[in-house]
Amino acid sequence: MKRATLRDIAQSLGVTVATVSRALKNYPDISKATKQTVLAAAERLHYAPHPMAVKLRQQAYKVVGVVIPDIIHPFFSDVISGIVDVMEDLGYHIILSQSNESYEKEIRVTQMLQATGVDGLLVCLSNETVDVGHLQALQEYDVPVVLFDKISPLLEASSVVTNDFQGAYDAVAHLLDQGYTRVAHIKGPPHPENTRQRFAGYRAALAAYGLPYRAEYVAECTHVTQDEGAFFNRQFMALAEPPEALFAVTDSVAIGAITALKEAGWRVPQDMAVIGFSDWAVCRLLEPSISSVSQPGYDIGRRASELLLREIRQLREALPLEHSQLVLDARIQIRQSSQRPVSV
Amino acid sequence: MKRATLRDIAQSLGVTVATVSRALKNYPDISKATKQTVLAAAERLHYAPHPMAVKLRQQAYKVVGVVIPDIIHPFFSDVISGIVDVMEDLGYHIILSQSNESYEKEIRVTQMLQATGVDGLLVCLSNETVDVGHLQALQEYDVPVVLFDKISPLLEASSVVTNDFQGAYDAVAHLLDQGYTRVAHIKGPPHPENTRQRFAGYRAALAAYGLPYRAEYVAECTHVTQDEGAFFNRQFMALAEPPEALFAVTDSVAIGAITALKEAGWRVPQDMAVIGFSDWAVCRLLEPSISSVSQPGYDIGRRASELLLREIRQLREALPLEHSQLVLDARIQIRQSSQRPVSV
DNA sequence: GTGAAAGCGCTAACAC
DNA sequence: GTGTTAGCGCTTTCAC
Repeated sequence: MKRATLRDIAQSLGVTVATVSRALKNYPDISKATKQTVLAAAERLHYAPHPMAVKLRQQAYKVVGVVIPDIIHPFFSDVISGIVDVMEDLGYHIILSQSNESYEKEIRVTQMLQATGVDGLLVCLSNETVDVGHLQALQEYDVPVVLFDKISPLLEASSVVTNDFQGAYDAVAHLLDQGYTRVAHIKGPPHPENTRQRFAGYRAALAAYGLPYRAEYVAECTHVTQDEGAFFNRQFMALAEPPEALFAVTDSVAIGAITALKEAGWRVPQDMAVIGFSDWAVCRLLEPSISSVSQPGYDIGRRASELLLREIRQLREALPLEHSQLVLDARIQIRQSSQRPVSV
Repeated sequence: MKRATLRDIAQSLGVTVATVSRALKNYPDISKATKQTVLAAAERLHYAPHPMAVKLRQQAYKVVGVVIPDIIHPFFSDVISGIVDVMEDLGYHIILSQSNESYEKEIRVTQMLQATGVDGLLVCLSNETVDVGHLQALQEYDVPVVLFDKISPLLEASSVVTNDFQGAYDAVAHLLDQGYTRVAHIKGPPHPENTRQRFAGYRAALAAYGLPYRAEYVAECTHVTQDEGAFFNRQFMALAEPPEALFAVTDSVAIGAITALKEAGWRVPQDMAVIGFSDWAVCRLLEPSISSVSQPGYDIGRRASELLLREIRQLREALPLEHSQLVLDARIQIRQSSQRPVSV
């Protein structure tokens, strides 16, 4: 069936499109009678306004783009859930794109999103991303950008992140509080601010407890996978003086590290205590249950959305843009994998 | 910076918008010289075509809506990943909406998606959905709909599903092959076709092996959660003659059931064998590792996308719409939780 | 090779 | 109360 337009209704009723338009949006001064007939005709013809025409006219689209590295990651599912909840309440929709942790792809998808005419963008940078020119370009076209989780100080924009430094510090302090002194860290790739912060938190905790930083206790992931976690922990286990405890940059790495321990017959936490980061649902289910630092993914999504909507509004009303940097608390979740046995 | 339009470029160059438009899309008969200047001016003014204007003109939008019950579910992450991969290759974007397993919300989001002007819809029905009028409405407006995973025979549309019947049959047959005779089933809610099929596969396998259907060995979930899995399995465990094996409608239910077993000191699989459905990543990680039926989520996303794109094309070219019903194979993944110990 | 003009479907200021 | 008119930004046919 051909889609009905205002004109179709107008012609079938012998009135003008303007009248029809007003009747459908129940303007104050429209007669009860015509309103009725118009409504009836609209119903009969299955009228629905043409979205693009409305959008073009009103210069607002009510769609925001979301760029994340990988949908499969449970943390991002949480974030998206928060974004969707906020956005849908206000009649906004979200367009989802993956960068697959590739800088090239991130540029491509942001440009595509811009081309579809989104009102704003929520972006979690890829691990490869250093330069942010592609996002500055968006801003120049009056498309506001809010960063979350993996952000860059190079972009003047609002952002919402977990307090990675504090989370990491707390995790390592929790280990040190129990008397461990040889604590290793498998860190993430060098660029993302959040893995840097976690590394910084690790070092700060060591320093605060008067312990030396030992380079042989630190390894750097590229892909942040279970395999890398297993690989690097095997290296730690092979050291003349292996670490007694491990802080992993993320849960997948922690899980991999534990796999390596089990394969070698090491017990967790007796032979090595482990704590991860992100607090995936599986942490609770595994044996031993895995201690982790929980990130408020859902809240990050909500807050980032609120900031973006604020900027969209400010832009529309030609107000000066305000940027906010939000840092949400992380909370350590202590479970079996990091609890030192009472009598060792 | 105010967004530049064709007119801005035209005025700054003393030509008409038509010329500029043609120059930018390198039409054959446009002079080398003007093309150069236009391109330069466009660059200088940071020109980008206004998406809505283009869309309005061309009556095509290159955005499809996706409606799923819940993004958090790993299966849907897989599906979305498949959808995004296919769609982005062809320059399409996806708008994501959640129904939260609510019929009301499903109606709301489909209407909102229609209002944003999507070219088509990929829908996984909520557990509550029986009537499909809201989707028929979309079809009447020439917005093609493709169902996946949870579908309805009431809607004349293409669909892509896992072969739930066969997957369930295989899972139960795998248990029966090992000599178990008392096999229970925790089934899903009554409406979704897929949980019906899994139930049917369960019954068919029992029948094929000449075993009676025992109503006390079947329970029905409402929310399909771990808690329900634990709850119903406790009921099974309390029976005078408890089942020796359990086929759970989904992995979360299987995990809950195993939790209940462990709490009561029952061993898995020695005291009760368990097999789930969906093959979440955690199945491999848990102890015992959980047997499950793997659904090709990524492929479901891909195939559904391809079908939708085909219908969008057919619609645009005014060809008759072809619907296809795809049923993709499920594969049982046998792990520890369902393997009968050799000497019992 | 370029301009003029119509129109995609809708809204809104301005008439009367 | 309703009609007229002028666009939103772009594409495309038809002139010249």
